[in-house]
Amino acid sequence: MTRTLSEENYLKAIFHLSRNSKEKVSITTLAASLKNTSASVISMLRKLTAKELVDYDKKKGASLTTAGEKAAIEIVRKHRLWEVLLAEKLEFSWEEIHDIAEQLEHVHHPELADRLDKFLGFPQFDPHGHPIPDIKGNISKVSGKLLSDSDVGINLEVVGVKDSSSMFLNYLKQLEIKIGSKLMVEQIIDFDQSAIIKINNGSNISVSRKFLESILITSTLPEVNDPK
Amino acid sequence: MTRTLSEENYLKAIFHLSRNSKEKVSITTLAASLKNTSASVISMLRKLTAKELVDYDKKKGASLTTAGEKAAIEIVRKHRLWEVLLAEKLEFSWEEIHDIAEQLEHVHHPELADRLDKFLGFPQFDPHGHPIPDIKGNISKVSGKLLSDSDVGINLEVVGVKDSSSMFLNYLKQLEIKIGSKLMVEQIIDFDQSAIIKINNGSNISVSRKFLESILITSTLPEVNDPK
DNA sequence: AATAAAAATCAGACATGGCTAATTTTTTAT
DNA sequence: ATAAAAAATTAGCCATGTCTGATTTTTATT
Repeated sequence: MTRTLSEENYLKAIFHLSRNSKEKVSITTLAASLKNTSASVISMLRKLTAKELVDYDKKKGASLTTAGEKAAIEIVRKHRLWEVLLAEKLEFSWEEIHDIAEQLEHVHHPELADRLDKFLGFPQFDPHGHPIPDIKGNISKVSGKLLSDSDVGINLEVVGVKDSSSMFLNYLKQLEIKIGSKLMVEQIIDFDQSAIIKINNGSNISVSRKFLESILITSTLPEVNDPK
Repeated sequence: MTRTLSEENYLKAIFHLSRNSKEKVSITTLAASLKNTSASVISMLRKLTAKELVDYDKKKGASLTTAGEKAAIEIVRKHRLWEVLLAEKLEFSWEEIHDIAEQLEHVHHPELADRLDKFLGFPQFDPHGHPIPDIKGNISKVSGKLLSDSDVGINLEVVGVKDSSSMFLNYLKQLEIKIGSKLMVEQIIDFDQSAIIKINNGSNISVSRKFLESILITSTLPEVNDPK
């Protein structure tokens, strides 16, 4: 029943990938995500299938069984709870916490996540704006939508990121964008789908399509000012 | 430069074993401590020697190089700091923390130990009474001595344990002995070196030599009552 | 339908870190 | 000094999880 580090990383990858695309995950996609070869992915999927954590169909790809999804959610729960501890208690910054949590998420103990959860005051979201699965594995809907789906000229507020890599987070830091920052899409460039956005009601910068797809926002309805 | 889980466990074992006996550590001793075979130990010592973390001399046994000791102390520091967090913040009990800390101690990040240390208020000892190496690797002397070295009839106070196994700690829990408990050796049985001890000024129980060698105490000088 | 490109799979290899079963020291006791 | 016991070492094997280099299967394109 015990899961190895590798097994856990595969479960997590399948979980995230099938969550994004809502579909079964192909070998190639998994291989790219885990930075392994297709051959390695296939042999691990066999192992996970034997353990009944994964269903695999050559045509349709891989998906998690109920047991596999439960395991994956536990890992994600630990990851995000540890991120909260690292950020709030140990004062690590946005860019640092992900890699440490990648290690901490694999620490096994039946009560660890729940104790952490309680100590942290049952946080709903991690420092990147991702929902923390509760003790039963329920995951609240992400409140925001992608910046790439926003219209021009609307007041927006950053509620999370889709990419937690330190590469991306360092870029955000440089741009002085964090959770709560105000954004507005000024213009979309048809040529390459890049955009010009205004940051914190200050400077305008040009960002790529990839950037737009990596930020979660909510539109801040202009204060209900005097609706008459 | 990165160390594997196994390497770290060997370094830690050598550190603890050579600290206890003050001597180089034999293959057999290491094998017993790690629950591996001698053959496995030899091959790992070769690897660690190549990495210049261990000195090994067939006649005298294994010892840590300066670099090896530094690495070992970092691991011990992390282990003990995590134990404090687990006990004090997450409310885990004496018996539970050791095994979780065995996993946490291998989480790598250059600043993690120091952030933990600060968050926990720079604790001097872990919940088992073991000194926590400071940021420079200095380890304060254990304040107590072994219960097995105590004379009969002296008021004693438990300051720590030498054995952090859950087996031993559960036994202590059953006996209602913890750090701060009052003890007195009532009688030593010459036959097998076992002893009768009084616990918390209450009941007398019989304990083995092994037990006596697993508890650290200080003698609580009878209150300086009216020295006249 | 035929073919090229993409994806999946297979076969075989490798590094790690364990193991067992000899075999060779080394130590200890007679 | 020698035999027995203990410790160290060697040789070879195994499982895990990865890889490379074919090869086969699927999917897309014309």
